[in-house]
Amino acid sequence: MHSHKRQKTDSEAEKVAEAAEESLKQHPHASQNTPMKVHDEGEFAGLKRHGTTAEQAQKLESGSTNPFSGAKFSQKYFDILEVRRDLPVHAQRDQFLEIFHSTQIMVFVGETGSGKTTQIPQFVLYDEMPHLVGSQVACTQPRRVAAMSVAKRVADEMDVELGQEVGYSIRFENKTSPKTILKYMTDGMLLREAMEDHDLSRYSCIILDEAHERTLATDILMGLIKQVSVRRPDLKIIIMSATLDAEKFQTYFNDAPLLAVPGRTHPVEIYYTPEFQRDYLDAAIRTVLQIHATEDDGDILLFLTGEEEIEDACRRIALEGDELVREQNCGPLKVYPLYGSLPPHQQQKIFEPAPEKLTPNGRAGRKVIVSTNIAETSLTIDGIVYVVDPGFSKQKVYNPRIRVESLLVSPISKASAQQRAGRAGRTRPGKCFRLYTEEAFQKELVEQSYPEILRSNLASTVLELKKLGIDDLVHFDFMDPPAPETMMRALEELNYLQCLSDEGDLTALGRLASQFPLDPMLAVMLIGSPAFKCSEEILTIVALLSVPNVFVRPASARKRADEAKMAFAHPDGDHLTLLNVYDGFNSDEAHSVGLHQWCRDNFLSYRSLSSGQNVRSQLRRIMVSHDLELISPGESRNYHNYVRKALAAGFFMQAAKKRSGSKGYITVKDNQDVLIHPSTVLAVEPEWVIYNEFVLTSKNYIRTVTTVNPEWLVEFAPKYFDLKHFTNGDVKLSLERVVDKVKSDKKRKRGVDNGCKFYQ
DNA sequence: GAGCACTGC
Repeated sequence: MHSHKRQKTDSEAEKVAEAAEESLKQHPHASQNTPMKVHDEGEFAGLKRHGTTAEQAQKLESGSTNPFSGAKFSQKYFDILEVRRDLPVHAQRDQFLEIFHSTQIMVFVGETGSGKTTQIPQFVLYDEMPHLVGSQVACTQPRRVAAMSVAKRVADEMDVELGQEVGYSIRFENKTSPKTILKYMTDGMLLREAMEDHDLSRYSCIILDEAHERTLATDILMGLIKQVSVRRPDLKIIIMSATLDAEKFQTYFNDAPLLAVPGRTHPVEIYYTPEFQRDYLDAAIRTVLQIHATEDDGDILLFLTGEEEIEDACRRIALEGDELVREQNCGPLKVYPLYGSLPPHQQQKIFEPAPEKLTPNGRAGRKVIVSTNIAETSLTIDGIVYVVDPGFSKQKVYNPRIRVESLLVSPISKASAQQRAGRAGRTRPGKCFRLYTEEAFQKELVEQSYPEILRSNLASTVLELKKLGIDDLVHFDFMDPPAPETMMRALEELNYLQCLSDEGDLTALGRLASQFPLDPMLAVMLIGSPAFKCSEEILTIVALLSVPNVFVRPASARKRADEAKMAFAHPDGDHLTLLNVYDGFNSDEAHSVGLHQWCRDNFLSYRSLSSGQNVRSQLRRIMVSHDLELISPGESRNYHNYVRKALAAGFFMQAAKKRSGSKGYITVKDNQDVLIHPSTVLAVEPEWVIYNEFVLTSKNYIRTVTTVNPEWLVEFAPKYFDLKHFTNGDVKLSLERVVDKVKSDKKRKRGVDNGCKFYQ
């Protein structure tokens, strides 16, 4: 077994991040709390802010001097400018400016290939001239990679260095400077900023891009910005979306005007099956093989729901593809899986060209990519001509009654189906084979998937909203208001965590918890951990609980992977096992073997562990900045008890008791029958455990569990364990005994204490 | 004796 070691020195990533933060402190943005400076208008002399024309802007763009940086434009700039002027949005620049001038909020609809994400912010810059008034323009994206890559592209287009006039800001990286006037950022990042600056005062224009994706962060931002727009009439707002529900955005933003620009994609022919397909996986495989046997060249993209299904399909397609090559003289077929947890070098393989034909006169080779939804939005693959869409994906659902989020294979929406089909028309006209009937498409698929806010536990959202200064959550103007029960559950949970008072006001603890990019339960546990002398250990555990699973279990080596895991096992449970893994990852041994190799040897995910390391250092910095003590019981033989107590203090709402007589556990308060997930390292079933998550799959499981003493639960969360509110049963009975024992222990202790005093 | 769709701070 691996022994527990003290935390190593700060990682390299941490040092870099610290340096970045330090430099930000020294160079706060010019617009922050400083009086407006008089700027040299330079090339912009004579132009009226919020009164420019496309012609004026284009004249500046075609000039010799970059009006924002003052530098001479490069040849490369003019080359790109030519391409830009060919984009569909370009033709409507005047129209855009007219609307932009006449209104505070507008909705902009642009399909893929319209150029909206790169061009609209630049149109805004030439009209806003933010550098002259010391403001910034923000453009939000749902994903980090998008924010980074678009910023890079636009910096090139504007002929400036990335991070200067054009930059980006994402969780672990702030690539902006005092010069920055256009900032691409994740929507979550803008939300963080709003928590400190409720009026978003440094921005003169905010562009919410990809609003149709309706991420939790976008939805909250829309509600917030709608409020801010009243307080700040000078703030311009653009909501950008793909076509589908533009009207909904318009209505929500007080009938904001709309501008729509066509996209530039190739036509995609849609085929439906004549009848319902009982086995979509089988139908999908047959369709792929049939395309390969009968259709012209061009790669195939097949959408399935998850890793196991995808790996299975890949095996079967490859096998039967070989048969087609042998028996029907088909071209060679190469099959690639694609899903999020695939290591990056494997993900990269999908960009390899299709296989060469086997003989000079043979038929062309073909590439098949079998992917989850990741290929629907996050990743685009050029060269796809055929899309096979069975019409399903895994979607998160939330059951507020038992406070469980789970993944369910469900039919996709019409919008998703359209997006999937569009993937076939990126390079040339394509075909999309839908494995459902046209009638099913029309009648059974919903228009849009439910926005995330209707499918999530809202504990952390509610905390964020409170921190944003929104007191009246019941009347907060959500675009789609969450179910009252979900809201109640979140408020209740935050109250038990003492983040909200009984009146629903943010407490000091709540304010502190909101500083951490964590689920409130984890944040509270972290904040409480110095009291148990183990904040260093809890930091590690919390970090690893908030990244994807660190344990890898390939189908081909399950037994060896399980054995490797057991080498890290701690007898008290899975949380302490995570601690051992992290210490192993930071050990001299791992460094001498090489971290990648060490992870492979131990069936661990390098990606998860290093991102855990990043998260840990970010959390650690937040701890330091709020004077939360960093402390460790060190090599003490008892360290695990400190950690277990800290875990109990944070996870008291997720406790379960072994059922007397029968197998399995029963959750406290919710009274759910559950089993400990087989992935646990626990060899025996302890009486009481706390668990990290409740997963609903083939059975009800609790996953990542650690043994605790019930006395701790009652002691640390007396309000939650007020037995008056418990339903009669096994759990209540044993808790009553626990409460009695705690009481009598206290009495005895007091007696002894008094006795001592008496005799002294 | 199982399965982590995807994203974000």
